[in-house]
Amino acid sequence: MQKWQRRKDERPTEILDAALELFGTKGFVSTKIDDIAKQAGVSKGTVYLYYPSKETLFKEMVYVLMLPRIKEVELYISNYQGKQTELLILIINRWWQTIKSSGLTGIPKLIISEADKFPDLTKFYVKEVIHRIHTIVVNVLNNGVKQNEFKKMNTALTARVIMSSLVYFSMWETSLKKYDKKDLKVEDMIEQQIKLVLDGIKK
Amino acid sequence: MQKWQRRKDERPTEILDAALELFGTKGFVSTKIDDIAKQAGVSKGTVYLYYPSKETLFKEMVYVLMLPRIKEVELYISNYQGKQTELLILIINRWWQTIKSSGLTGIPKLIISEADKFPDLTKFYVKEVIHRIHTIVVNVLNNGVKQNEFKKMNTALTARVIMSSLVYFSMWETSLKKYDKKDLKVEDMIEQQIKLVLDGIKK
Amino acid sequence: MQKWQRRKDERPTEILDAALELFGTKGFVSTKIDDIAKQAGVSKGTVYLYYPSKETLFKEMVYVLMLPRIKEVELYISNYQGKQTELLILIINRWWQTIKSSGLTGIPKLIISEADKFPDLTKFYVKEVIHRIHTIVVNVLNNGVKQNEFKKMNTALTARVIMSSLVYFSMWETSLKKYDKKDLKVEDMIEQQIKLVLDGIKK
Amino acid sequence: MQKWQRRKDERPTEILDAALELFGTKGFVSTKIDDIAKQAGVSKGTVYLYYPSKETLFKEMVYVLMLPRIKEVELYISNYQGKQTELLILIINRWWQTIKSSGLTGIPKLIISEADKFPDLTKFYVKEVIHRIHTIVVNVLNNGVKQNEFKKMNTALTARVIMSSLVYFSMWETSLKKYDKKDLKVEDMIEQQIKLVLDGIKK
DNA sequence: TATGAATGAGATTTCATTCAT
DNA sequence: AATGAATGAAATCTCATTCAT
Repeated sequence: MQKWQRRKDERPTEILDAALELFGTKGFVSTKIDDIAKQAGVSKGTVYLYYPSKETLFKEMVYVLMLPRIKEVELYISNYQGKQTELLILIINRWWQTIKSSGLTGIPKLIISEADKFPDLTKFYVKEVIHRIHTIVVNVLNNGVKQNEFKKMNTALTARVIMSSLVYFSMWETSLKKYDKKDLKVEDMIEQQIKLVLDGIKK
Repeated sequence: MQKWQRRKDERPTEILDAALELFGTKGFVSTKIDDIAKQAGVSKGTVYLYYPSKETLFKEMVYVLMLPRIKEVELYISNYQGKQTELLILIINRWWQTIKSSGLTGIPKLIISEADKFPDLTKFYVKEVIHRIHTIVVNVLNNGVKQNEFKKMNTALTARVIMSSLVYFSMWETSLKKYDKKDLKVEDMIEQQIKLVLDGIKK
Repeated sequence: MQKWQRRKDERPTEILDAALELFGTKGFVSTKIDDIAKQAGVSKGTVYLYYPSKETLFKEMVYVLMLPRIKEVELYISNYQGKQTELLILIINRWWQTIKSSGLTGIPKLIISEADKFPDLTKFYVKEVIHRIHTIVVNVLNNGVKQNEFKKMNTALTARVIMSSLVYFSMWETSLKKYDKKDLKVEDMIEQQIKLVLDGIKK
Repeated sequence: MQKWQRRKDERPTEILDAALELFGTKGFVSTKIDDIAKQAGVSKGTVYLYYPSKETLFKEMVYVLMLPRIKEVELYISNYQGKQTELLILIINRWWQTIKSSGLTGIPKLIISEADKFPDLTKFYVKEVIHRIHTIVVNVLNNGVKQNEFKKMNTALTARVIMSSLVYFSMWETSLKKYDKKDLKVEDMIEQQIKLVLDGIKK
């Protein structure tokens, strides 16, 4: 019966995943390194072997897990040919699926909660996550206006409004859902939002 | 006697106000009882004279400060006579003004951040804040449909979508604004959202 | 039966004394804050109430305890009238008595051991302790030469040599005595050193 | 087989040298096994292959490195024919050169700092280093008295006084020099001390 | 024999809460 | 009623030592 195994390569990801789950539900301060270690199946010391401090671990978690997701979505839509209306629907749905399936629904809540404790991280998030998605949406809206699918509008503000609901839904899913109406589904709210928005902007 | 009833003295309110300011900006764990005491101009011991624990203080703060705001809005619209379109605009704007002017923009972030640490509080918030506003909005939408101002729609989901943006904007204001584009204004985003929504639901 | 007493004024000195005893025997790293607290009859938290960190406590201990002793000796000899030979004997004996009676024999060892960990403190010690005593001794030697009591000599180096033995004796007393010949006495070694030195420098 | 005997391999010596350098500058607790391993060009595990614990390594270091130095000096003077005055000068200078050139100036500081943590080691040091040098010096002094070079005196105490300065100088070199007057040199202080002592004891 | 990943006991520090004054 | 000194539980982080590879 071995006391432990040598798993140099797998450890970082395992620890990051454990961190995501716990930070995501309990927040930065309430999550204890011991909990993360237990969740990852290692000892406290091992966490420190890979990440020099709790703060570093937190930041790395966001950096390492968010960026690939953004790129995924960017890639997914980059070759799109067709109506912007369809594309907008695609983007919104795709975003939610990506975030949900990779367990990242807790991240927006974390960033909002800990913004002032991690200014660098928040700047990163605003620039590399929020602004990049924003750009994607603005482009779609602009193209739609050009191609006569959408009315003229302030596309920057419209993009913000569209995204605001999506982000809220992901926070609601993580924090409030269990205290709210059990049968409410993010997917339904998203569908309704798409309808509303398209009705509002379509020509 | 409900526990969120005001006491006669001035002290409790002063402490609550201090708590609102500090919890609202730094979150529950990072706010120290000592900070609140200093901010309220009293000593640490005095805080404990009025609130038996930090958790209680936190809960009371939400109870005592949120309820009157809801009632304010409910009262404000109760005697309304006129178009539902106008009323919807009024409600949305009024809500933001009320929250902003009473320094409560930080509350949604707090609730979302600390939901699992304060299940009772979250239940209270969902029931007495979210659902009550939701009801208000749903009524307006239903009346609008009845009076032929609005299209037929799933008013419950639509109300959720409308509110989601509003709540997100208040979190953005508290946490992300300073790391985001400086010239973005919540008021403009709200205005754009109203336009979008009305374009989407108007007949 | 009281759990504790309020002793705001006495605490700092009590903690400093406990720190002196423990740091002096076990060194900086091996002395635990818990030990100091126990020795001072308070809890760990109380130590932190008065000194914000272990390092600060250590530095304060040296600052607060050494300076008055230097001043004591300076004062003691300032009004001296008479032979420099006698004065030199007085100074040497007085220094040892002062250091011994105030429990400060451990300080030189501490400074030597921890010099690189506390550069500021070491600079302070070199400047305000070593150099001040050095100046005192050099003055006496110079006066002695002037008054024809002593031979011409390099008084700066001679002062260093005289002091070196004294400092070593105090380290020997703290660290080695108990492992060395039990009947050896610092006082005897000092006496012998005075004889030797005076024989060496007297005309 | 005494435990401080050299092993045949090169490794133990390399580790010991690394230990000497690091313990000598940073002290026992602040020196990490990892640092020693890195300095010796091996891995942490390898250190434990040769020395069962940090404490053992520390002790062995002193045992293995000090003894040959003492023997060197003993040998050096054993065949001496001539004036004891010259011999005393020789011994003092030789001691300093030996210690300095083999990087052992840090040892006295270490012994003094860690005495109570390593009672065995301290006893060894007192017996096999201090007392042996002491004996050498006392013999020279006794011979000098016999041969009418020196006055009658308490040779035991005089030897202590002579050595005390030397030991202090080596601690000063290791710890305080860089915080003290930059142009002071141990060699000059030793020269002055020799002068002083000889003037004091010569007939 | 050699490595360095993994462990866990133990240290410093923080701070909600208590309680002497 | 008010204060703030005192407490001690709990959290982060370190590192000597072990042991799988």
